[in-house]
Amino acid sequence: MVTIADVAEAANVSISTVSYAMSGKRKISRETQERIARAIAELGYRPHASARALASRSTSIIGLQAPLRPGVDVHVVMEVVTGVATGARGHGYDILLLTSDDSTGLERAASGSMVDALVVMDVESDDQRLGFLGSLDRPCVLVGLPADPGGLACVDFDFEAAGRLAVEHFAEQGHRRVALLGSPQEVLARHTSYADRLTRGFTEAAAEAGVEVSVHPCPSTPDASEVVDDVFAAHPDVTAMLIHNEEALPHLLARLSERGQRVPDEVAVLALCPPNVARTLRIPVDTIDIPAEEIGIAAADVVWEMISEGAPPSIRLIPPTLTARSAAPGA
Amino acid sequence: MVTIADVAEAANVSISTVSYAMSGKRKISRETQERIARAIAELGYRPHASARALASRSTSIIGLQAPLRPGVDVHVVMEVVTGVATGARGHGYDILLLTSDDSTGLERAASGSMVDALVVMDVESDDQRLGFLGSLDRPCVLVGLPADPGGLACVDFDFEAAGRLAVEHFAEQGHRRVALLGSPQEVLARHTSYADRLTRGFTEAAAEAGVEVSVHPCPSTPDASEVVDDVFAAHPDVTAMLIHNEEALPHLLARLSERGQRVPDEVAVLALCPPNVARTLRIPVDTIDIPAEEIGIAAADVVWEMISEGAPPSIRLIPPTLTARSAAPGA
DNA sequence: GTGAAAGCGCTAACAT
DNA sequence: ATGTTAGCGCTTTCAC
Repeated sequence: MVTIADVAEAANVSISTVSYAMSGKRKISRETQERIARAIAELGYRPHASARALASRSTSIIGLQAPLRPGVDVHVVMEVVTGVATGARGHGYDILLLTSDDSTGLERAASGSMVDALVVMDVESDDQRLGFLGSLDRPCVLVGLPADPGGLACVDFDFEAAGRLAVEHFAEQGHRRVALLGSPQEVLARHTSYADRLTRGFTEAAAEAGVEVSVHPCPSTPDASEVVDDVFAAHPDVTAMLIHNEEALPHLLARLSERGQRVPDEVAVLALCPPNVARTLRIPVDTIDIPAEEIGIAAADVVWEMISEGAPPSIRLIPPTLTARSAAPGA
Repeated sequence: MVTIADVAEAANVSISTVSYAMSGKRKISRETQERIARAIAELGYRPHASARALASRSTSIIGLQAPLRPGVDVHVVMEVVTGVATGARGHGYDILLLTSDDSTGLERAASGSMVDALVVMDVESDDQRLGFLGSLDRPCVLVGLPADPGGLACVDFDFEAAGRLAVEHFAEQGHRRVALLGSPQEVLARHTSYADRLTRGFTEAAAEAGVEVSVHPCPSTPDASEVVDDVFAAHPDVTAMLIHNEEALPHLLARLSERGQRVPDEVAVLALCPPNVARTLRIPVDTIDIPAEEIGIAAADVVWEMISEGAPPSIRLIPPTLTARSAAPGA
């Protein structure tokens, strides 16, 4: 294995000069700089990550907890993960992936000094991990927004605003009764942060706009079709729906079509999903895009600011925007 | 920060005794063992991962390259990743996630001694990374099977056998012309290992069984529907299809239904996908399951064998099995 | 059954 | 502008 000492010898300089030449923390003459660069290239030298981490007390690794819990949107998770990895790389960081959904992995990574910071996904409104995370000395960013962030940094799409936006959009179009077909029961049951916030924005905006609403969990299976029937059985006057369930989406649209309810003329539909997912639908539907990768990148950016500038924990919510995709305008 | 020296002091033993007590590489008296355990618990000691790695020359981290390339099945990728992480954890390893699709991340991780081994996904038949991977001193496992593995370990589902199984199954049922509706063009164009192998097994078995076949790339969008029309335009006598494209699957089935071709009575369908995905279909379809998580676990197992026992690079292909899900049997 | 001490390869004072 | 050196926190020879 080639060490920094080998490079120093080959370049006829001291070890520290090589170190400083690499970090740029000291001014090195043009000439020595080049001799060192040549030595590094010729020897194929790679600094030993652990040695560097031990001496510098920083690993250039960010821990990312991305548990694949039942009912989550795989596309969204995957894109957020990709975003975090991409963003982190842009700042010179790598990702240690933690897939268990408890605190053990976080504990191992943080307390074992494996990572410089943590990014935590699938946050619940009253998340069990918050206490532990708050007690850490390392920066920590939640992808989500718990009821009480307790001084932790939070990054997410603004699901509450998205709920409001949908209702206001429908209200403007003259709809008087709107339904939210959302996440699977299991996701709602554990009070996943995004689901809670979407529901809140949706119902609050409805109260303000004088629009009648109902909220319906949707399984991510063909059984979702039945929810459509349930909606109209309970509220025959529903004329618009906000759908937030990537996997159920095609089944819901198919069921509407089977019932002879044309989208968007008879039933206005707004899908809350990543643009990629919207493009895989047979029927073009207006959407509120979930910018999943952007969320991940933003999380990495916040981590970076906290690490490099000691920035205080901030809360960053990406505002929703509506994208028209359907042919005809709603009723 | 609590160090091993603190523990040693608290337990009234030497540093090395603490180290040996933790690793179990030396016999420690019952009494000292307990004193040390108590000190560790009381102080909340966590060994410093980098210090340990530097001294032991092993990080207990496995690098996992999981690029999210266009056209790949997100569910499958995610499940394999979960499997690798789960399997690795079972052996005391964590995962460093690399999402770029070139060799730079692999290089950084391996040459920088960040990882003890590598697992590489999305392997192509003539993969560019093979040369570099073969030159490494660390164990490396491919998830996939290139044309020439060149001494590297390979783990995957046996897509070739799956192609054969499908054809033989259809032939047994009396079908004389079968179509393979597969991965998107982009996946085939880069000769992704699994797509190549599936096609080979499919066409070879067909030649042997005297069954006529055709192979059709499928976009992962609603446009996939057109492929169904193309298939029957080119070969009106097609009575069975093997579908290997998770995202296209619903659109293909829907198009068949629109054309009035009943599944499985008029057109026998075999879907090649994870069981989870099959369960999200509106029409139950017979499947050949892709045991995605199992593949990941197997990859982690092979890595473990190579690391711990110095096992030679092996090739492990998980055989396909057919699962009946549709109501009626085929023609 | 236990200690002492020499590294592991690097960073960052403290030198000049 | 460059060199010397004391650690970083652990593992693992030696030594008893």
